[in-house]
Amino acid sequence: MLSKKTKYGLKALTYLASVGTKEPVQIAEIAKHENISQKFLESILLTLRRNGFLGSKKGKGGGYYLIKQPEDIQMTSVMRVLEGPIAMVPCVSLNFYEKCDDCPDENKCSVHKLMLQVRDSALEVYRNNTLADLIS
Amino acid sequence: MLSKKTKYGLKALTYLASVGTKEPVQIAEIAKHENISQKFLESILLTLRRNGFLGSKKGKGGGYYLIKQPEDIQMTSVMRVLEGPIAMVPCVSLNFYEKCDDCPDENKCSVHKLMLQVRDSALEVYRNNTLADLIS
DNA sequence: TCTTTATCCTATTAAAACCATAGACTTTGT
DNA sequence: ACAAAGTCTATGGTTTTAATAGGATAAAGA
Repeated sequence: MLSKKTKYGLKALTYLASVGTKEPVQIAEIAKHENISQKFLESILLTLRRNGFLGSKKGKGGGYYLIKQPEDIQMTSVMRVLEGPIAMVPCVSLNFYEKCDDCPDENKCSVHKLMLQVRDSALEVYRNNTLADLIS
Repeated sequence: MLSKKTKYGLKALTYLASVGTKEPVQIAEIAKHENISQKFLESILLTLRRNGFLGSKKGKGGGYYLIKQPEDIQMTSVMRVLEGPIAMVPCVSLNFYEKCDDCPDENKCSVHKLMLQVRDSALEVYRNNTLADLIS
């Protein structure tokens, strides 16, 4: 299941991209428009900022804004930051690889074989979608 | 993340397919061979039996065995039974559809749009793989 | 019939992850 | 100075996951 964190994060990014302004947008506005708990959204926007997707401005007239062009924001990087590994199993993860405790030989493992295909297919989707593609 | 339940279930199915016998295989043997907690595996095999993948025999010489040919067991059905919905979000699920509380219009939702593609790509992988394909 | 072997079933628990809220702080603009 | 907004930490509640405990049931064989 997709976490609420990722879901809300994606919606917030989309909203910021759709307003298309350089002006900061306040958390409250995003939360209201997308029906998201404001406090929770707060922490999500914070991690998006820390990971280089958003900029922020404090104080009156402050808020969050996109740092890059929507066309330059790939879903692969957004998903990795918000949701974590794209692979369903650490032993097929490109960025978060871990060996399985059980499983003496990955190459003979049926789960490995299947999940490798699933990862590749998901990766293809995420690579083919930028933030700009999500705005219809 | 793939749950251990699914992982173990897949491994157990693969093992049963690979021994390729009609003779029942005992839980203990599967558990030992695949490094799985026996008690946990017990409950997994039980749900696999209840969902028509396995047959069982009680008492001495008992155990579990595949009911169908490995070629006839699609990963779509295995995944749905063990892991649940294939979609990452209920609003794009074929078999477990649910409307989102937030989100007034699915067709305009960026998350919906993206996750629809992810679902389709995963589905294609699962449809193209039977249990037989996982045995190398 | 009795014993052994193995599945069947329910309940419970321990740990982890997830979602959300509270509240104090810091910064900024006026 | 003051109000508006992001920053940060901590905490609590709920749900899910993984595993365990303990017995009930059924089959096979002596």
